[in-house]
Amino acid sequence: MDSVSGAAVSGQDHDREAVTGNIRQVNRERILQAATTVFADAGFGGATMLGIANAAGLPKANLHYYFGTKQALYAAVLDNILTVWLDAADAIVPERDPAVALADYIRAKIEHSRRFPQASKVFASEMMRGAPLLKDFLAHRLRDRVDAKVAVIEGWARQGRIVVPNPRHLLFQIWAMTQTYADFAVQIAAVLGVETLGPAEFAAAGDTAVTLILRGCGLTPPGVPVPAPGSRQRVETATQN
Amino acid sequence: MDSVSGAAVSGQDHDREAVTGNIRQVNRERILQAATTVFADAGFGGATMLGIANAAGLPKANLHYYFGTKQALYAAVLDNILTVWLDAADAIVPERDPAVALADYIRAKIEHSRRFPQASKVFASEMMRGAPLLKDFLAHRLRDRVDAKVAVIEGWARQGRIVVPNPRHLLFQIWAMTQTYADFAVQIAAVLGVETLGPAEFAAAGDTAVTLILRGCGLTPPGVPVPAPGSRQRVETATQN
DNA sequence: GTCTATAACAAGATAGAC
DNA sequence: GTCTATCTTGTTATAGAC
Repeated sequence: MDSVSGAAVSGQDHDREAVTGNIRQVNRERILQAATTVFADAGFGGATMLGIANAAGLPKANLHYYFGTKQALYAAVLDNILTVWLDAADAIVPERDPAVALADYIRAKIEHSRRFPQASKVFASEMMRGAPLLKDFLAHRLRDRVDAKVAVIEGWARQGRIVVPNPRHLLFQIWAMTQTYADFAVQIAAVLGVETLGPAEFAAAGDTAVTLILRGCGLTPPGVPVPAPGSRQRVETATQN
Repeated sequence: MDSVSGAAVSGQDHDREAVTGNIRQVNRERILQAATTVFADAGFGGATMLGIANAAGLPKANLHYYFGTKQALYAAVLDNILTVWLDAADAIVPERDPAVALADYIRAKIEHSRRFPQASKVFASEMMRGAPLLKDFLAHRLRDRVDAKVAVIEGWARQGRIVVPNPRHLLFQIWAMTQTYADFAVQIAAVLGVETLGPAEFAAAGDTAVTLILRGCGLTPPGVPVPAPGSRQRVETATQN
């Protein structure tokens, strides 16, 4: 059982009863989608089944028919999210060039924040609650994965290909730098004076994060040589945002 | 009127009626303290007046007597938090050395996450809701302050004392890197395999953030020279966390 | 499988005794 | 100023007609 708190998430056995199974899956998907948005904006406690039902365009009772309880629905939403959460780190493997690997990882995480901001918010919200439903995921599945990636980074360091004060905190801080563009989008948009964050803002965010982290690890960002401090130098990018 | 959504926050007129005024202030403070914790853990929607009352050790009706509505209490909590939020950036002034200024700023933000994690969580929670009560603060007070600090950083850049891709995003990412140790403390503790984040973890966090950002801005962290990539080099710090 | 109607309970808010 | 008792509303969850 790989799912959060034992909630059934399957979607496996839909061969016989194709029509019914399809309706099931379509409705489940609609509900999960709506629930993700509502939980993202209101948190677990602030979300209501009625609100989710309205967002999904279905009567409230259907949610209970498909998911039983509010908590089970929430667990299903979390489960949906976790898979994606881990996958971006695939970029970090020993045989790749550290600069390329880290840049790819950061850009993938930023892209994830751009495409699925709700997922990021639900995850963040669960962390701030104390992660009652994810304690296990964090302490085992995520922890093991981090250990593996830390081993890769330490390997690079031993070979003198990277210099990093603390690989684990490097990862924590990359997560933070990238997820902030989903979780704190309102704040960033307001400070930048734009209505919502668009491609330009995400590009600037990615460039900045990649540059900071690569230089921070003693690597040279592609096309951005590090000048000796003291040499005359303007702010680098053309965009104001 | 500088407060959020017009909620009275004062605490000014407590000279006559010293005793009564003192009780008022003490009780208000107890309630605000308890409310901060509960809002931090449950968000606005998930928090209940009864929960806050229990945490404060007072009957529920007293909260309404002092603050009127749940929203007004929430607004008062936010107001409390904002002042502190802005102050750390005092470190960033033109006449200081960029490396020292940024290092101080980062360490102050990390220290804030360590000492007031609840405040950080309430703020984060409000951002994820879409910041209905802080839209104005973000678009004006915070934005102006960011513009001022960006001007300082651009000044440094013009003098060739720092090299930064995008000063605004630099600030966003410093916020993220530092606040993550409050908002995502559960996650980080779980991955590190510790019960809660202690002084050792916060020290490692600060060292990593300062090193990454200073190097990222073409500056040399104190006592941590940047070796040429390619030279043999081990992971720098002694601690595993 | 779907959805209306309703039961059971928790929440915000207040009246009024102390 | 304080707090018990209560009003009212909104919420989760389910029973039972379709």
